[in-house]
Amino acid sequence: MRILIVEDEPTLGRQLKTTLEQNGYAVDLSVDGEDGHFMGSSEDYDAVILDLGLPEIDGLTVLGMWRKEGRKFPVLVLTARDSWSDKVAGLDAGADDYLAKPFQTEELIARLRALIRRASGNSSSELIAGDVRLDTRSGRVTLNGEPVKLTAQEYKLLSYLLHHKGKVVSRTELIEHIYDQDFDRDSNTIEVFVTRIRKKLGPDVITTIRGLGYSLDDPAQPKRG
Amino acid sequence: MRILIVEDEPTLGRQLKTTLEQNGYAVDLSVDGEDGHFMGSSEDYDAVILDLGLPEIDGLTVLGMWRKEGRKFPVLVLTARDSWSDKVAGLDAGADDYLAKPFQTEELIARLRALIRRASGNSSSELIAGDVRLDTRSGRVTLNGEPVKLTAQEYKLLSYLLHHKGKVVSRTELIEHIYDQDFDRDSNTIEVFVTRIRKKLGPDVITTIRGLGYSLDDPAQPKRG
DNA sequence: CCTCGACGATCAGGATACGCATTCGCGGCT
DNA sequence: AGCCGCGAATGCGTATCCTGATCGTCGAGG
Repeated sequence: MRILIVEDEPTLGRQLKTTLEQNGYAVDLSVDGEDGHFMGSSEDYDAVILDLGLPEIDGLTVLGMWRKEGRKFPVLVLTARDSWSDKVAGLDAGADDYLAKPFQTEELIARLRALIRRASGNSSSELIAGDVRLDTRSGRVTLNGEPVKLTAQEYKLLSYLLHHKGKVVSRTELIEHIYDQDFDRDSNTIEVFVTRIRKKLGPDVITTIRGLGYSLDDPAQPKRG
Repeated sequence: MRILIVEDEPTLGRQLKTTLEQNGYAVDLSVDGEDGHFMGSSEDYDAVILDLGLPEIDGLTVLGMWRKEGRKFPVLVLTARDSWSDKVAGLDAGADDYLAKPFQTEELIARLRALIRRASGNSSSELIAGDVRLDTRSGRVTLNGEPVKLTAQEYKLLSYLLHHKGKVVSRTELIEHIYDQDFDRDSNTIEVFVTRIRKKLGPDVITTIRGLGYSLDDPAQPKRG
């Protein structure tokens, strides 16, 4: 899952980035409205954390522009504390959730998780496909109830596929969502990790669609839609 | 476990802080309502001790603001004398327990412990995982019934993990809950203490989740959810 | 049915980051 | 003064990651 943080205060921004990365997200950080808007428009994020109190362009404006451009990623808005009007305005402008500064990092993580979950249409914190279960809260994966040890990258890849169950996901899309901005696109890491996941969870979990990418289907309600 | 004390009277505040620290808590002290409210909103506490008789902003107001903001930590309210009305008002405003001044520090400790225990969903004062037992009342730890001597920090770390059994706890989270406000986040103390605990309790008590943190699982009811 | 090209899977190597153990100096407590 | 726990620094071992090369497979066209 790839996140964009638009936050002008460098200290807070860095800290957030670090925290999120420790929680398994790929994070890009932008320090002003213009750059933030550009990045949100050009890259594909799974969620955006947006500070409203930005210099130059206001956060609300940026949010409005994104929505006008048709960007659909969920946006979590940060506002200075107690500014009730900002909250209303933010939600009006298309924010999906709202958090007042100061906030607790754990709460931010929780809300972010909820946001991404909602965006992918899941209601539980457990993602399930066939015999495979992934709990986003505890970061655990089980196969037929047996715990399976996945490495960080394997987990990210599997998690992304599960969030887009049934959809064909291209290699490029995977790279863009698992790694942050600067990463060599001509690399076969994705294939390598797919192989590894298949070794651990069985060969049928991930289906290859030749020339297009990969797909993860739920045999519970499979062919014949 | 990290505690916030909001108490305007400096002598009592300091004394409480010292006492609690001697009992193994990481303690932040705030001397007025505004600052106290800010700290409770921005940091992650496991419990808060709140004096109602504050200058500037009233304790009840602070409590109300926290609850409105969605802060969930348990709050132990201190009131002057036996003012019944204050008690009622406090509980109404979202306090979890109540203690009239003057009080015995021992009683305060006991109630605090109960509060934290309840908040983490445990009903007993004993935390158990596998062969390890930790009694929060006596501060004793046993391995297969044999008493084990842990140092203060080792105890805090183990206790926090036990309170969050089954969840993956990041290094950051551990630092935030074991130490008080100002502490170097880039430090390897957590790893050091994990090592030391493993030496005393066996290598399998604490599981490492590479890249994410640590986790403590209960082998008593593991496989087959 | 066979061949060939393109794409994907797999393997092995080296680089790296991460966690672990150990050491050491500081400071508080006895 | 001596002991002990704490936390910083250091070096080591290894899981994990990425790269590049090779092998396998699918599918189209002859």
